[in-house]
Amino acid sequence: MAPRKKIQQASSIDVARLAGVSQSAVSRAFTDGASISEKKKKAILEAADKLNYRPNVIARSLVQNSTKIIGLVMTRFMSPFYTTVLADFTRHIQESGYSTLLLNIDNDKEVEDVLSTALQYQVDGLIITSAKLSSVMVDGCARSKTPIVLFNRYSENNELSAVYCDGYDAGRRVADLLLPHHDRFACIMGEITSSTSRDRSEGYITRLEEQGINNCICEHADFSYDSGFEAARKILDREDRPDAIFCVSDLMALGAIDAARNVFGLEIPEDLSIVGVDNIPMASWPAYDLTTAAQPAPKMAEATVDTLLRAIQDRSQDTVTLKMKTEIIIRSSTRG
Amino acid sequence: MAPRKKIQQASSIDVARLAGVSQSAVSRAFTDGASISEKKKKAILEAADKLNYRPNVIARSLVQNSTKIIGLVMTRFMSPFYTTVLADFTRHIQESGYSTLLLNIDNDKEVEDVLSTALQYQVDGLIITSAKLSSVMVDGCARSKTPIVLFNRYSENNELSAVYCDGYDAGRRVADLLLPHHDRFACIMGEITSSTSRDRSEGYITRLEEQGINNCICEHADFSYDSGFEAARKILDREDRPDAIFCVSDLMALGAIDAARNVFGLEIPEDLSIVGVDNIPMASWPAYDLTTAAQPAPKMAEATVDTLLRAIQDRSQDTVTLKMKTEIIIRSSTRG
DNA sequence: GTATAGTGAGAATACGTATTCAAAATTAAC
DNA sequence: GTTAATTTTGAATACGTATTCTCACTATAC
Repeated sequence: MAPRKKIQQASSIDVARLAGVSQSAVSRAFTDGASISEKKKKAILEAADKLNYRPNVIARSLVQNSTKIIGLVMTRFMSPFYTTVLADFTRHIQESGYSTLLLNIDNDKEVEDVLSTALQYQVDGLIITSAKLSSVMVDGCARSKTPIVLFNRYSENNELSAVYCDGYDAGRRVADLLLPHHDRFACIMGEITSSTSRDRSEGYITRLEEQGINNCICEHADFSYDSGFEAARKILDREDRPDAIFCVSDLMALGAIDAARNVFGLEIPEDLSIVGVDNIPMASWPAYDLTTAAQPAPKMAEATVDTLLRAIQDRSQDTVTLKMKTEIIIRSSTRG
Repeated sequence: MAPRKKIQQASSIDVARLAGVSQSAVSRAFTDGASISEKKKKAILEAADKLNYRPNVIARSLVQNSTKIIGLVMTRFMSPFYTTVLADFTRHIQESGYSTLLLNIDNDKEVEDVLSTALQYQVDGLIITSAKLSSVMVDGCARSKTPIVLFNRYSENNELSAVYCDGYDAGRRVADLLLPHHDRFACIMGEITSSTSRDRSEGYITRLEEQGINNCICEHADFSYDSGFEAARKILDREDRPDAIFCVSDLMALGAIDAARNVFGLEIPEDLSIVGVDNIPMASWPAYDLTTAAQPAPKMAEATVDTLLRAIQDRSQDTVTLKMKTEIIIRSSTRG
């Protein structure tokens, strides 16, 4: 059943009739820099006001072939890191005169669906955060000629522009931070399919191995607080309880801290050091005071939007890949 | 400078030409239940696939007078409560076959702007979360005939549909919870302009006064963790330090707990009881274990979207106001 | 076989705007 | 004053689709 027709809004033709001018004139009155006399413009704006007229952006999109809409595909909604990022995205997008079509996905399977609806809405560009794109989809995106920027993710062969952080390097530096003062190391990772998780943990483990540590205890979780809690519980229950845990996200690290304290009565950092990644707001709360590899979220978000807008302006642009560095912020969840 | 023209997507006419049929046929092939033979439909879908054709929803919107877009005006983005709500909103909206145009505002002044752009995009409906609408704007919304539902806010005379929680009642019940076991009461409120804050604190203070307590210490904050921390610091620094604080949001309550513990070395709840509102995920983390007046966020979000969709289907509907109850969840941040 | 009902398909139109083109009005130049 | 240059205007068209209306065709019934 189709929804009942909307009550008709006034159109430019209605305004034209009331002001005694042509429809073209009305259009020009609402176009900055168009050739129209002040006198006529004033009369038109008056008539428009009387009819509560607003230009129909949808109709405009059709003829201008540009919707001024940017599609934003987000997953892992509940993570504070992405909340921050989302706020930054929408702010930059709005300030640039665009609007945001928000597409929420729960798992990678849905990417295809939302991508399809985004394209049907003729978005001028797409930002995709940390979702896995099958090569078929990468291909489809390329064919659709809609500019795309990946956030916190990169495509295998750099077919798509991307802005992300060097997770491998972050992992290495966390290892270097922990190595001098700890003996037994553990790592709480994300889903096995997550490249972000893989990069960070590989850097960590590789560096440990370079220094002769080959028995790093690993657990998989799903980036949530609860999963971090559970993973830490498993790890700390072992005979060979580690004295340092690297969690590939802050949220899991907070869960790990709470598990250590409340299930095992451990002191942080005396009995156990914990490090996260992201630097979410809660990481600096005194209850946790978490050492973390901070991602420059605001800079990343801005760069993502900038890159996308540039690609929209000039479609001949090559793909660009921005790989940023994390900054280790040392707080009191680590000793040494 | 106008953005360069997009590379032309294939249109229904192109598909028609390739398949050797009329444009109408192509349209019908993509419309469920339209009158078209299986044979032709198959040929058309084949041709469409070859051209990577997707129906242009924008053009469709124009003729159908329905964009299938719902505008979502959000403020206070960083609050975990709204993150939860946002996720619920987008999920329900998508599941109902609509898309979400996300409009972010930092303060009430911007409402007018984003409302205007939302209307220009011909959204089928609008959800506005906890933003203040001037009466002029309420009027403008009514005139635009676009269905609107307020979330966590209500209009003075119920001119607009709204879904919210009974904050006054919540405040009263928090007072009743604290009264038997405490002597000196305080309250950390939000901005003075926030009706949510006002309702909750008024209920609390009124109930205290009914029981003969007239010296409740009040501080204003801005719903953020940091502002809750600061407000608590001020309150706890007084000679007549209170032994119970009601914070009108969980996030401020967490800040207050950290201030009490880390600045004043207080034990929670032995020296000080703290209560919040919302029941954000962090409230149940063992580091805080916060007693709180829980808002039924999922139910509220679902009701909001349902109410809006109903109004879109049938524009003759009266405005509906749903006032829900909070549920007091007692954890270990309160004694007694 | 004819008459009737039913189905499928195409031509034409509408949606609300921007834009091109040519005509008209104004201004500038002499 | 006349002519040239410039600005302003409106008519016509295009954007990509859904939909109405008409006509051709198919199936059914007798």
